[in-house]
Amino acid sequence: MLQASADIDTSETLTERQKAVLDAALRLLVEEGDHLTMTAVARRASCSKETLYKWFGDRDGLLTATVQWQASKVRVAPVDRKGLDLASLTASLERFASDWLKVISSDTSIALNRVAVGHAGPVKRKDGKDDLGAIVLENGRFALARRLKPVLEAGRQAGLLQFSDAEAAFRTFFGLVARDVQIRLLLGDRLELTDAAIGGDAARATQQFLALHGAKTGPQGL
Amino acid sequence: MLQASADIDTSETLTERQKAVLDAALRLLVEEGDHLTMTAVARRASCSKETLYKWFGDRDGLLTATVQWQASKVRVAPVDRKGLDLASLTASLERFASDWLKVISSDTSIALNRVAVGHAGPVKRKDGKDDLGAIVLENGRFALARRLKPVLEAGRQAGLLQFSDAEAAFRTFFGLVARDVQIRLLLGDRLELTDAAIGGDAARATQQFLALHGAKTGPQGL
DNA sequence: ACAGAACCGTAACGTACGGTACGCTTTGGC
DNA sequence: GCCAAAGCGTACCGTACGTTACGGTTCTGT
Repeated sequence: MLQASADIDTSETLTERQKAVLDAALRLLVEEGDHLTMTAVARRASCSKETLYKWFGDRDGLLTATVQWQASKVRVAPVDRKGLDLASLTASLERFASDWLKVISSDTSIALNRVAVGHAGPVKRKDGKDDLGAIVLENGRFALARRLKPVLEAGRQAGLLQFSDAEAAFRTFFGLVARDVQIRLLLGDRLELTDAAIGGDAARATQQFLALHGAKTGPQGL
Repeated sequence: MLQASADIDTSETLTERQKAVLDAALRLLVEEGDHLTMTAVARRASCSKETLYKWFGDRDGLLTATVQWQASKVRVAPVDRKGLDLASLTASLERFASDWLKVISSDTSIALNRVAVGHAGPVKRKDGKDDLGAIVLENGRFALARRLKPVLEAGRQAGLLQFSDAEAAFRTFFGLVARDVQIRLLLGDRLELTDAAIGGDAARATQQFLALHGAKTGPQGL
């Protein structure tokens, strides 16, 4: 159990073949959940189990590599910070909301979050082994915060937003956008999220956020 | 695999002994997560595995019974619908928020949600077997909605609240209260929630909700 | 008091799966 | 063209655990 963990710098030390294998694992994860077996991955990827072990160390290593691989594919472009007015700020927020809803309702995200949650239990983490929960959190909720906060700050600088704590403001936005969607999906609730519904939710969440933290007409939340 | 499933009417067909066994299973679930083994439950509960199988059918039956047993213990008293003014409505909402935050941050809830999420995957549900995710959802998020909506409706009747769709209003409240807390906890993020912090969050969420849906001074959300 | 049911503790069985070993084929450098 | 490295496919091993079986003990009804 060694080489595959470039730990901090996520990926790109991966062969094309290795990426293909991880894609196979990812597909299998979506189809079968944590039920995923080494033999199944090997068969699906048309590689030998020995190779899997040589590349990823053990089952956990494969899972970790898979999650990181998917994470590395998600990197979205940062928002352009041009002339900021209410319209563009609103558009940006709606964009974030809509993107986030699409992510958390995707099969892949659901599958990944499921395994990560399953592995986050009070199990004895061997050494300081990077656990899946932390990775998912880092590339999900925290990555979103890192990308959104600058926008919020810019909005405040431009006198469009009002808040004392960017983190708190972000969490409010997060709550308004996600609401009960993620937990319901993770618990297996069928929840049809059409593009139209997502667009509507994004707009609603954005309006609510502006109502709470907008500079004009704003009642001071918190 | 048969008798233990009273399916719709949750519990109370349970022996004291059986409740004790389920409590043991519950404790073990909190300690070990889904790693839970039949042998471990039998040993912890000082009963034989044969008895476990006779009572609960199989491992899934035991898990289901455990989740239902815990759910049956949570039943909270409905709020008194006396003279409703802004103060008492605010107090009720804060109470709900605070209770909910306490629930979702409790070890028991986290453990239960973890197993339920783990079992909610694309696994072939045998027959129409009640799955854990549905049970948790039903006794968690949906139970909360059932208890909160009458309060919201009463608030609207009293002219204190303003909304067109009680379900949507509930979900907004839910989002403002829970934000990223549950997913972070499920993913293993250490997140200290002191009573003070919970109280503060409950008050903040309530104020934000009132800002969005309060009748006076209210900017129209949605 | 006694028969039978319920139950405890433990041993035994079967299987699924993580991990390893090995023989054969392909590939890339010389 | 040759050889070693990399990789495929498969067989194999050990173990953990769900499930069943069974002998002994306690409880219950008559």
